[in-house]
Amino acid sequence: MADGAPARGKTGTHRERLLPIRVRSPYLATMTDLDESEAFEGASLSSRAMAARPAPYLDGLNEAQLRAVNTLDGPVLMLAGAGTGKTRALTARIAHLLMQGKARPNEILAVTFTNKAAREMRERVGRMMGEVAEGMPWLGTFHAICVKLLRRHAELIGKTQMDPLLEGATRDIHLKSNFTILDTDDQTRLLKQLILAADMDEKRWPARQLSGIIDHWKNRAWTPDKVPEHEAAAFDGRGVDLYRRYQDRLLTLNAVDFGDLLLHVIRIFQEHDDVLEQYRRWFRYILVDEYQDTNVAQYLWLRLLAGGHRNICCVGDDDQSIYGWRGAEVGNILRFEKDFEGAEVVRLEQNYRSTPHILAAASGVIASNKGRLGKTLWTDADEGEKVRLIGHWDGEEEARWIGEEAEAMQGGTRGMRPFSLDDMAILVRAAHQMRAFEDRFLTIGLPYRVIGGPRFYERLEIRDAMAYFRLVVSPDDDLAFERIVNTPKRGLGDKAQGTIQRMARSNGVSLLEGAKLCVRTKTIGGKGGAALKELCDGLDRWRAELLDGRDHIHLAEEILDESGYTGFWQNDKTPEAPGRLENLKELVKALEQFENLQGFLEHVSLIMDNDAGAEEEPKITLMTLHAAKGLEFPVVFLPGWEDGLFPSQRSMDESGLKGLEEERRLAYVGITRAEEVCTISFAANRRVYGQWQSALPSRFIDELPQDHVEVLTPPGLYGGGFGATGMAAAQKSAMGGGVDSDLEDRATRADVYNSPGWRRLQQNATRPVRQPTEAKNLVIDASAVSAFAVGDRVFHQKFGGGEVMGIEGDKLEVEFDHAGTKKIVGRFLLAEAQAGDVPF
DNA sequence: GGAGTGAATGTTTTT
DNA sequence: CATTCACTCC
Repeated sequence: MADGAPARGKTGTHRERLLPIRVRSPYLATMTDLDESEAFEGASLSSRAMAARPAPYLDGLNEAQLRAVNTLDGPVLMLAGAGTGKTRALTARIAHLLMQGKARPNEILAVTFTNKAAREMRERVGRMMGEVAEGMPWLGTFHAICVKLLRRHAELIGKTQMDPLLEGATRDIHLKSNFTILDTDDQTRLLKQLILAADMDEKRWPARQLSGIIDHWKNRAWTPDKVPEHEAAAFDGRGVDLYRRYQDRLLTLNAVDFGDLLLHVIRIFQEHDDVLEQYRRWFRYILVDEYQDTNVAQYLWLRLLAGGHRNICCVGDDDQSIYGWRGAEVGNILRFEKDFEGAEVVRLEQNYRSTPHILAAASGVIASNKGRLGKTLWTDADEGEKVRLIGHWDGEEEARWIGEEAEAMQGGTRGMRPFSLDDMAILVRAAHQMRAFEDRFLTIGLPYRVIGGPRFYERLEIRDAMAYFRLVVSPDDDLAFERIVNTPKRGLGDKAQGTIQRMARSNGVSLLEGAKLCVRTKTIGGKGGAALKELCDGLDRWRAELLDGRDHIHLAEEILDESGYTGFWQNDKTPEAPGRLENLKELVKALEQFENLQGFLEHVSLIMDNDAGAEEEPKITLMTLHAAKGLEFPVVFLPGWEDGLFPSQRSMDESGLKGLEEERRLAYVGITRAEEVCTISFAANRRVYGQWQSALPSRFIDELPQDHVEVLTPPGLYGGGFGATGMAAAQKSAMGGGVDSDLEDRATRADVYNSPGWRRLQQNATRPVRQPTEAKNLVIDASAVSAFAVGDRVFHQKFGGGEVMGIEGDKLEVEFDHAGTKKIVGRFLLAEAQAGDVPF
């Protein structure tokens, strides 16, 4: 649509109507909604409105941001460095599009990668524009949007195949719009069946691996016939064959996996011009967040949709592309200007997050990467602390130091302002590095929270419960049936399940129907048969209630109780059981936000995040660098900067220079998370797989510009373990060697980690005398101390039940039933009775 | 079906 | 080292 669409005679009151009203009715897009006649009306309206009133959402934007917001038509690449206010610009852009009348809320396609990002954007648009955001049905993740599209056009996906029942006959199989979405777990189980059916050794050729390969292919938008020669040999030469069978199987099951959501839609667009045209016209403006993370399939999808008007605005930062290993193509963002000729490139370079020292350090590191689009971050902020660098003798000491530093920083130390634990984060390269910190924090009683780990909806108990719900909602969901027939244990082992399978197959019915037949014909008798009958009856009963429109929350509780699933966990004595029951309660609570079970399942299949409720007490955050992308903290600790660990050896082995560069971007992401204080550390020795290994400081440390770095002295060096030489060597090594001596060395940096300083440190090193780690900063919780006596049974969130063996100050020595003996601060323990009866 | 044994295997993770 | 998983044996 042209910029200067003629202003037709509508008055300002219409504008007020335009936005709020459309919003009210949650926009459930149907074909008839794709009607363009009204669009011009919108345009004329708001151009008038615009003229009448300046746009408050533009206030406070800097010049670059304004340009990104104002360039509405044509392709725009917003290169947004870390902390440069990209979300703000993106939100303002949406507001601008709406206010300018360029598009109605439902004509803007805004894509993100995660639900969290989508939610945040929706909230921010909402804050800016009132309720309009709710009227933006096409703001969501790639996958969520594709589900919507695919539900409408599912029937366009399908094929003609041999009829398995009628020899020589064929039949058409199509996807139906009520398809189920498989998650990785379902996917793997399915593949496992196929692998076994293909008579392959499931051990040598694990389903997980195949699932990875297929994923990889789908990321590249390779359907079975498009997998290139050189890749087709994968998985014992049968990868492609299995891939094809897998797709067939999915179709029969009326199911799709995550990759299919994208691929099917792409295929529909490619094969049905009319459909594509419709959407090209409908989505007048396209916005894409985190464009550097797009894979080939997502790229194709975007190109198809943007192909007409080319009103596409991609936002991203090539320096923060850290998901190459999962199919993201940095090339997409690097190539943007070629793909969309005449694209306006806007660089957001003013950083509102970090101090100059932190930015300089980050820039210094990332500068070593080749083929960047190039940005120079700058800030108005005060100088602040230099990036702090500290080397430790070993990983435990590193954890100890960070724990103590974090405690000290709460009260203000080294001339810095005090920080709350909530303001601090420890960002590690690999999840297993977190354990050293957890152990340490548990013993000193430093409250921490771990971000990441298995997501709520991926947990065993949640998936089981969901399978019950799925089966009640769609009785022919065979995968759900398989999951729960024998969960809780009903005495229906492999044999019984095989009988059900055969019964179902020979009658051409679902597994559940097959099971009913088995019960009716007494094919499965005895105890198992009785249990199976009970299950089938239960499912029928619940389904009847569902169709009666019974309150879904009660229904869910009933399902879980009557199926014996709740009881199963109540009887379970493992330490995880209470937590699992807790999770089930959470699950039922989550249902409240939905109108019915169906709606809930639809959402959950795509929404995998777990936003735990508000936290009571300040805690230091522990997470991986990957999980930290997009977040910021006043205080950031970056431990484990050792070659091999970070950059990870594996990354470099597998992807060479590309891998190294991605690791470097990860380092960049890590440093730029810090607002005020950034502390990088490394350890000379670390336990790796039980073996002590010594490592060299990360090569990234040598890339830090030394003017912006302050080297701290490791505590271990005080006590006299080192002589003066040792100290100097340690400092030198902390800088990665050769800081003050050979400048040439800095030029030929490939070698720095063989630095003489480091060598010397290693040779001279004797184990340093430890600083007494008495609880100088600990808050002693008297009530906790007095709450337990030797011999008491106690319960710990992580270690489960145990018995108190001894008490030292606020720490208790506890012999755990399953986790051995540990020293634990009293406040982390519950009397076992308290923890034991978590009612459902 | 469950406990117990032994061998294998140790990145990053969203949808 | 420590966790996971497949498998065996009651």
